[in-house]
Amino acid sequence: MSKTPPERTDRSGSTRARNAGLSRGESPPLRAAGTRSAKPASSRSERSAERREAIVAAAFDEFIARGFAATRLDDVAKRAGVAKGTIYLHFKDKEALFEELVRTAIVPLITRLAPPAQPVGSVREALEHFAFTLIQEVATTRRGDLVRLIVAEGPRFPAIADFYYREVVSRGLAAMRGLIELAVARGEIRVPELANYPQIVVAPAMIAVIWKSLFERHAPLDAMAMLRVHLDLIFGERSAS
Amino acid sequence: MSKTPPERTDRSGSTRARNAGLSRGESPPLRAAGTRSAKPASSRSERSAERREAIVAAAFDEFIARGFAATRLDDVAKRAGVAKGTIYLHFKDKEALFEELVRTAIVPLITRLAPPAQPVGSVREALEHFAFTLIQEVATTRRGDLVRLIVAEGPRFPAIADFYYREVVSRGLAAMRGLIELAVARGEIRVPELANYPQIVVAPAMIAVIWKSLFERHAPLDAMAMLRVHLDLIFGERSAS
DNA sequence: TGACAATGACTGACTAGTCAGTCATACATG
DNA sequence: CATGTATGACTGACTAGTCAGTCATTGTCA
Repeated sequence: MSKTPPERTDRSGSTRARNAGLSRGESPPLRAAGTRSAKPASSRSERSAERREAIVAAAFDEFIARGFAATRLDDVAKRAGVAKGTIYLHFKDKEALFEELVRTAIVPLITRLAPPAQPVGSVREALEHFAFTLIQEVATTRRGDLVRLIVAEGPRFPAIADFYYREVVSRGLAAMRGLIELAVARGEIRVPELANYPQIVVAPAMIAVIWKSLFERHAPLDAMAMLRVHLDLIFGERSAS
Repeated sequence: MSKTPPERTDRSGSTRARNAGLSRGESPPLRAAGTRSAKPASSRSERSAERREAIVAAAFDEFIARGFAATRLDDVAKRAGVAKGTIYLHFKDKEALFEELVRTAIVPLITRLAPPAQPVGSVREALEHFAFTLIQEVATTRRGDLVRLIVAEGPRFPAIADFYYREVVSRGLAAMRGLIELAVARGEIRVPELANYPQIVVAPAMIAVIWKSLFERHAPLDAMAMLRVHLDLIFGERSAS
């Protein structure tokens, strides 16, 4: 009812500008929900990029909290402070939003965690530092839930599992393998076969991440202490108090 | 807002014959659709129990494959060879089906994996046997996906996370701690702090389970070999070839 | 510079479809 | 037959995705 204004027709083509800048996927802050506000506001394209970011951030929260299928785009829109239609100006559909969200969110994960290829001190020190960073940056933050999200939705989104394997898992394991081999060569590690299964080194860290989101309230876990004990295992006894 | 979604239903009374045999979790049946047919058919209650089992088995497959939200009860019914209404004769709603399904499926997980409280041989042998069983019974089978399912849906179903923690995690860790303390007392393990973090011992096994469902096709993992190396780490060097 | 036109990002009501849960009916069995 | 069980068509709530229309911003010209 109502309206039915004067035709308008034409512009049927509706090119539907896809790209929209995007600039760096950085997606760092996870900005608060209702950021619509006044703001002198910069250029149109800048605002557009901001919106896009807000959508991704909101989607991150919603998908984390509910999983892919149970997330409503209405909620994402509300949280991002935009109309639902706006989402479709930036993303082809729900799935595209989800996949790009994961991609975007993984980037900082990689850059933050890149373990030092050739450590300054002992390998153990390097790994301890790495573990510390990981606890700080992943287990404690919302990024940890990203890992859980990938575990959860991976099988249903092969593209995401592929991407995650390629960008995070294989790289991380390769780097870890390098460190292990170095440590073996230096005599820091006495089980050379460990280099074949770098997963072993990372396993407790992963468990810590998962533990945090599932069981923290049942039994809090001192992840850093646990990782130290694990390093004791790997490097034999306690080398430094 | 408003929505008022699942509501949580407290599952008050509803005795709902818990057990229902279940026998082997094997979940082999997967009966063909139109199996209604003749069959001398046993007593009514027996048939009812059969139906219930078929529903649980079908639900298991569907929930594993799609997750809670994306699973359609129509599909579960079709797979179980019953009408949708029948599901509601056995379960209050989708959520109740899901929760009981997990409960039901976890039982064999516990019984199969209960590690020997006091091993006959060395603790290392006991753990190696345990690891072997775990690979055989979990990582390889559909039960592994159950673990993934719990990781995935746990945060949204606190009842399930609670149950899983209580019945599997805390018990398993306690048993593991006992073994570790024994090994420490016997001198098999030289890092006594390990008893504080039994998670470390299980972590690679968990990783193996997750790896199988996410990355097996990218990079197959010889779980047993990995666990052996990990045991080498724990027990120091390779004690037995 | 000021006024007007073009642009296209944004909106939100709407469509088409999905699916959990119900219930009148049909059926089996004791 | 009477009673309990199974069925599946149906309902009602809900949601992904669309699109005609709006309006702030940008561009153009006198």
